[in-house]
Amino acid sequence: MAHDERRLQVLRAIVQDYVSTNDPVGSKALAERHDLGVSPATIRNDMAVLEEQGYITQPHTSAGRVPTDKGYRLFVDRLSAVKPLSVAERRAIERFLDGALDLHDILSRTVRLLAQLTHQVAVVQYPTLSRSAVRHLEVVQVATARLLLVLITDTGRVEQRLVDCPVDVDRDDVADLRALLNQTFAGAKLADAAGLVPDLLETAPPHLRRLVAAIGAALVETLVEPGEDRLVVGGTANLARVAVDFPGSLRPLLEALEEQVVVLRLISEVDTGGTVLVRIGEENAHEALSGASVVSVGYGSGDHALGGLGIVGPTRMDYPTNMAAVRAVARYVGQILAES
Amino acid sequence: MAHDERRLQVLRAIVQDYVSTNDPVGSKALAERHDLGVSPATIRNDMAVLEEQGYITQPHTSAGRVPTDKGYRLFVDRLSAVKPLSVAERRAIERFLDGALDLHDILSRTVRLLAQLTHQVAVVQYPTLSRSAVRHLEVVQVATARLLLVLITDTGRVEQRLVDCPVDVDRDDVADLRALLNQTFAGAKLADAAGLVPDLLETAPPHLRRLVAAIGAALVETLVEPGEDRLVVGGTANLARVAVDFPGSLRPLLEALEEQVVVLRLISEVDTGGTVLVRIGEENAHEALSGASVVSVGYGSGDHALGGLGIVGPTRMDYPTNMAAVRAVARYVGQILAES
DNA sequence: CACTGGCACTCTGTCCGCGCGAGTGCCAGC
DNA sequence: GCTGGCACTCGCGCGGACAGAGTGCCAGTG
Repeated sequence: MAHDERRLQVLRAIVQDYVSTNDPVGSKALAERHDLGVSPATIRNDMAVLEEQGYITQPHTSAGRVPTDKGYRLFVDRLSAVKPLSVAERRAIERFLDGALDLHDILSRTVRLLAQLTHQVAVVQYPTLSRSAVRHLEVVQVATARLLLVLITDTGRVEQRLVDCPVDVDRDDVADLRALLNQTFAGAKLADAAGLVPDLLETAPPHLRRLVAAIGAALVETLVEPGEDRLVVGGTANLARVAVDFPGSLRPLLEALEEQVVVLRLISEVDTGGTVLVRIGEENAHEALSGASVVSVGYGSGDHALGGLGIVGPTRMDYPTNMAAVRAVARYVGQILAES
Repeated sequence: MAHDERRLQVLRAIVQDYVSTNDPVGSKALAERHDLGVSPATIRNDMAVLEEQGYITQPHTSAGRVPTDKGYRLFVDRLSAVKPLSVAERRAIERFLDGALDLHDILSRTVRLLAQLTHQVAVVQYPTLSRSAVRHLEVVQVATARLLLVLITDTGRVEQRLVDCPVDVDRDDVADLRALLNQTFAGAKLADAAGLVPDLLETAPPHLRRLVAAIGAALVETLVEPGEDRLVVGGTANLARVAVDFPGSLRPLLEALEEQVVVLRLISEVDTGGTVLVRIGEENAHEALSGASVVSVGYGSGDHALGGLGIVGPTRMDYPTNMAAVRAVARYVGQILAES
C-alpha cells in the first residue's frame, strides 16, 4: 500500500534526522527537510501509527519523536542503502594498512583506521588460532627445567608459553624436541593439533617421553584455551564525543570494553559469509551495552573467517556509513593477511 | 618557626580533606576535622598566607580553598608519609601476578592490578629491548623470498618482523642463517647488537652475504626503533568515576592515552633508583594532561630499570596511597620478571 | 477516503529574582 | 599572637513565569 510505503519513508527520515541532529524530530521539521509531499498534519498521523507499532517514541509529551531499537532495526534491515565509501576513504584504508610490519602492527593499524573512519570505538579480534595452521614451533631453554615454547602460525601470529618440565633438560634434548615437534605438527591445523599429541608421544624416543608429555599438555592448553587477550580496542576517545548518548555515565561501557570477554563474544559471533552484523541496543543482551550498538563482520582470507572486527557506538549512529566502513576494512585486512 | 610549621599542617589538612571530599575546604571545617589546636580565625590567617604564596586558591570569592599544583607539590615532597599497604593489598598483588603465563600476561595482569588498587588509569611500559639480551633468534620461511624473524629476549619478550629478501632462499639457507645468527647474537645485549652486524657479515659464507645483509638491516631496525606499541593501558573506566575532576571533557585525556607516545615519554623518564616520580598538573607540559597527575616508577631486576609503570589520574588524588601502590607493584613485577 | 489547515493543549527548557548558607577579611580585645 | 564577633560577598537552589515546540483532534475539501 502507498500508505505503508510513506510511513516507512517517514521512519527513515526520522532516523536520518535524529542521527544527525540528536534532537527529537517533529512533524514540521520533517516536512521541511524532506520531500515527502504531504503536510505536517499527515506526517503526524503516520507518526502516531509508527509510535503505536513501537518504531518510535517520544521522550516526553510534546517533544518530537525518537527511534526505538525496533525502529533502528527496521531502518537497518529495510530502509538503508549501502553507502559506498568515498575515494579518499578507500585510499586512506590502503595507505593506512600498507607497510605493516607484523600481525600486531596490522591489527593496531586496523583498529585505529576503523576508529578514525567511523568516529566510534573500534574493536578487532586476533585471528582465532584454531583456524590457522602451525608454521613452526620453537623451543628455547630458559632454565634447567624450564622451557619457553613459541608457536608461529601461518597467519603470522606468535604465541608463547612457559613450561615447567618434570625433569632437567639438556641442550641436545631441546634440539631433538624441536625437531620432533615440528615433524609432528608442521602444517597441521591447530584445531587438529590436540589429536596429534598421541602420535607425538608414540614417536618420541623413550628418554624424552616425560618431557614430551609435559610439552604436549602445555601445547594443547595454549591452543585450545581461547585466552583472554585476544582483542585490540581503539578510539575510546570517540566515546567522549558521544557521551551525550549515554545518559548515566560512560563507565559501564568502558568497563565492558576492558572486560573484553563481553565484547569478544559479540565480535566473534560472525557468520562466515561476510555479511555485516548489526546488534542494536537491547539486542546485545548485556546491560552495559543496552544503549549501544555493535556493528561487526568476520574477516579472513577465502571462505573461512579468521576472526571478527567491528565497532561499538551509541544506537544513534550512522549505520549505512559505518556498516560500509566496517565491511571495507574487513575486506582489506583479509587481503593483507592472505599476503603475509 | 612554629608558625611555618602550623601553616604546613594546615596545607596538609586542606589537601587531605579536599582529596577525600572534593569540596573546597573552609576554615571552620578544618578546625573541626583536624586537631590543629587553634581557632578557625587563626586558620584563616594562615590560609591567607598560603594563598599569597600560591599553595592554595579559592574557586570563587567566599568558597573554601583548593590546593594548587604547587600546593600538591609541596604536599608530596614534604608533607606526606608513605602509606604502607594493607596486608590484604599485598596478598592481592601476589595472588594477582602469580601464575602468569608469559610476558604479555604478566603486563596485562599488572596493569589491571594497578588500576584496581589505585582506582586510576594504569599504564605499563613493555620492557625496553635495549636493556635486555638476546636469548634466541628464530628464522621461519614464509614465502620463497620472505622470512619471518622472531627474536626472543631474556625478559621473555618476543619480537617479530617480516623481511623481504633480495634473493630466493632455500631450506638449507634458512638453517644456516639461524645457526649463524644465534652464534653471533646469542647472549648479546640488544643495545650492542647493531655493532655486531659487521662481525656477522664477515663470518657469513659468501653465498649468504646478500641475505645476511638484508636480515642484519631488518634486525637493527627492529631493535633500535623503539616502536609504538610499547604500552599497556588499563582502567580507563576509572576515568568515568573521576570525570568531575576534568571539567571540559575526558576526551583530550583519552586521546593522550591512545596516542601512547605522550604517556610513554612520561612513564619512561624514570630514574633507575626506584624513586617514585610524581608529575603534577602543569608539570606534565602537555595540554591534555594539565589537569592530571602522573605517578611513575621504574621497574626491573637488580639495578637497571627495564621500563616504567605508573598511573594517570586527576591532580586531586590520594598521592600517598597511590605512590605506595605503584612502588609495591613495580617491585613485584621486577621480581617476577627476574624469575622467568 | 485521504489529506490539510487550524486550534487548543501540554510539556520542557530557560530565565529571573530571591533567600539561604558558607566562607571570608577585618577589627577590637584578651 | 590568638580569638570571637561582625559585616560583606557570592554561589547555589528554589519557585514562578514565559516562550517555544510539538502534539492530537476536528472540521473542511478535492
